[in-house]
Amino acid sequence: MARPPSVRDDDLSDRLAEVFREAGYEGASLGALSEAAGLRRASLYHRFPDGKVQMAEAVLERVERLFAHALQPMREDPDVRAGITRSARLIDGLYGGGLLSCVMDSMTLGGVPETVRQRAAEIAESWISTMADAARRGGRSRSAARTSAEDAFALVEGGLVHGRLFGDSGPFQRALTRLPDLLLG
Amino acid sequence: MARPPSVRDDDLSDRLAEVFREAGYEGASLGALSEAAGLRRASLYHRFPDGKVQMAEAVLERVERLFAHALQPMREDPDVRAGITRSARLIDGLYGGGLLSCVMDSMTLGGVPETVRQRAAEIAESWISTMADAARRGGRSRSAARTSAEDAFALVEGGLVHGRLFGDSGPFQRALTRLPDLLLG
DNA sequence: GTCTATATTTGGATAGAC
DNA sequence: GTCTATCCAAATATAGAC
Repeated sequence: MARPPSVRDDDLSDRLAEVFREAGYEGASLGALSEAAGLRRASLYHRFPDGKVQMAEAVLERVERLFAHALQPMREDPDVRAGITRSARLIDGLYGGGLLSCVMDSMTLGGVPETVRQRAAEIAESWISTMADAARRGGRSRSAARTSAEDAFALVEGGLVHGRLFGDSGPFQRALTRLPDLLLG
Repeated sequence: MARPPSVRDDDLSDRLAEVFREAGYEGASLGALSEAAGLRRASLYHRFPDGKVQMAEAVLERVERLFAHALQPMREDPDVRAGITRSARLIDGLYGGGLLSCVMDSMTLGGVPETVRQRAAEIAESWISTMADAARRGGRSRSAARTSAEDAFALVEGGLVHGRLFGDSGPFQRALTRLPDLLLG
């Protein structure tokens, strides 16, 4: 039995995520990742033999799980509107009230490995699909459900851009508050 | 009289802008900038003695001017709704129909020099203010004008994130089409 | 003003001891 | 599993010829 890791996998992913989120993929240097993780560079390579790409993928896997959990009410609550509202609160938590950048934004600029880009796009698509399904269950037409879900995604993501630029989460908060109406019409 | 530059200032800024927009500040390497400019690294340093930071600032100055021009109808047209519609078309052009990233997004991640961050924020603030002024002239209350302008900004920026993620400019296009209604209520 | 050549630093990645 | 030490490549920046 080998020595137990000094940082649990989920904790490690969370710490790395913070760096990738703030700095983007290319801006996230191994030095910064190492410092945030509380591990030396070589130790990071022990945990992630494929290096930075693998760290980014682990981060996105973690984000995917966190999102899946936050979206559970929207997916399962028989009261569609209540489910959307509950998920909105959880999403608010994921983004620190709207002052944290989104990895689907910061990790998808040019120069990012295709596997990483794709992973991020999958998470976004899953989020949008879930919102569209909820809108559909709420009685909207297939096409209206889809477009309103896409627009809601844009409003939330843009709200985060605004939050990063001005340190003001107003637009993000309004987007989440209005989420039920945006989706259900 | 020295030798005339092989690339005009505005052209040069445009070419550099393309790299910064796609790759972000940290991802924009001097090699990529040099290639896009059609100039050797050393020649770039002749034009921008302070290096990459100065290049980024020049790009943002250029973006500021382009935006000022695109927003002119919204600022000046006595028919407020018509002015918003005309500016929306010009903004559409600036973003290549919604498939180009926004420098206010890609150049404001962590690790970006403060002067650059600030410049980007100023452009965004100027854009939002202009939209708020138009909404105000269109008869909305001061606070409703401001929040609708912020929300419109978020919707457009988020539309660009969606465009980059999926190569689908739908949300961006809808945001611009709905811009008059978003601002005027 | 642009170029070739080079200096300097930083970043990603590996080897091997404990 | 984590560490120190090191390698190698890439990136920023400069010197000096044309």
